[in-house]
Amino acid sequence: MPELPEVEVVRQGLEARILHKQIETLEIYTPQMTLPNPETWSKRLKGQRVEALERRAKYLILRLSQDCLLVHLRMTGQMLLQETQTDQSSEALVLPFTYYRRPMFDLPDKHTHLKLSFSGGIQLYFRDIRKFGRVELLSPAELAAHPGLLKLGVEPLGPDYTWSYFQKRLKGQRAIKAFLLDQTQIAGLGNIYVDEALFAAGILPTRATASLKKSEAQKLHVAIPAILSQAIASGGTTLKDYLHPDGQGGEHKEDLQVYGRGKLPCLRCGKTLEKTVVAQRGTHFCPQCQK
DNA sequence: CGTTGATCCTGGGCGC
DNA sequence: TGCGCCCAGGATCAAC
Repeated sequence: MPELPEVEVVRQGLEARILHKQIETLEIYTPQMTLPNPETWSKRLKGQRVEALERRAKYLILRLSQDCLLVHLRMTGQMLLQETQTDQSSEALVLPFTYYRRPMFDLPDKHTHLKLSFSGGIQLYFRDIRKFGRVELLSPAELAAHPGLLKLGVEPLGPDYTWSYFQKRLKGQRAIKAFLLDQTQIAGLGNIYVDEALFAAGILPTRATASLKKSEAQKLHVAIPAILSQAIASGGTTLKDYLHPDGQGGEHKEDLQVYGRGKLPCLRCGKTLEKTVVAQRGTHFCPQCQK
């Protein structure tokens, strides 16, 4: 499930390949996932160049010459690149995105919903098995007024993520896990990194926000960006579906301390990890290391 | 305001 | 071998 680190790795991967490229053609396979008015997309998008690739929380933003593409990958969304290169003998050579790993599927397949063809022989595919994701075509003004973006809280890797901001919002009695999942407070955390951050800070997911001691809250405040940065550096967490634009998986699964490790021994103390449900989400924790 | 549950959707794992 | 059932969870919305 792509969270902030995974979306950031996708952003970087796309930036390296399609920045300044021009959209030549496009193909929409699943109109309900390309909003609004997919019938207008071709006319509107052709000829526009990619001016910048940005990320806000779990949203990916492609800034084009005139418009913006706002992408949310939700659970199983992927942005995959394929490149057609021409060699000396001018023979077209398709470099499959699966070049780096065992080929699992061809593009486009039945889960592919959008194809953008760029200058330079590069194709970008939006693929999403469960169809929770979305690609929206918006004017810059519409993007600025997008309700999903407007609601977001601070970027945990940005300058506004201060101790003061964090501390002020830890009022009330709801579970700290629910608070961390709330995108209007801190934007970009999902189920994996919430569990990891709470383990790193030694805090049980069910603790009420207002019950955290200052030292605990400070530890959590520091642990969040540390864990996100570490996950970006290792290419994000690939459990099943998440892939880089070039088809590689991320390596951060090897670094996870608690997520997906229910009933396995804690890597810090050796006690058996537990799995419960908190804030409607599968929740992994160490009953000894977390208080 | 906060919480809960339903909704969207498919593949994989499980029990029988 | 296959069927039915349940689970995974990001965001949104309705109900209380």
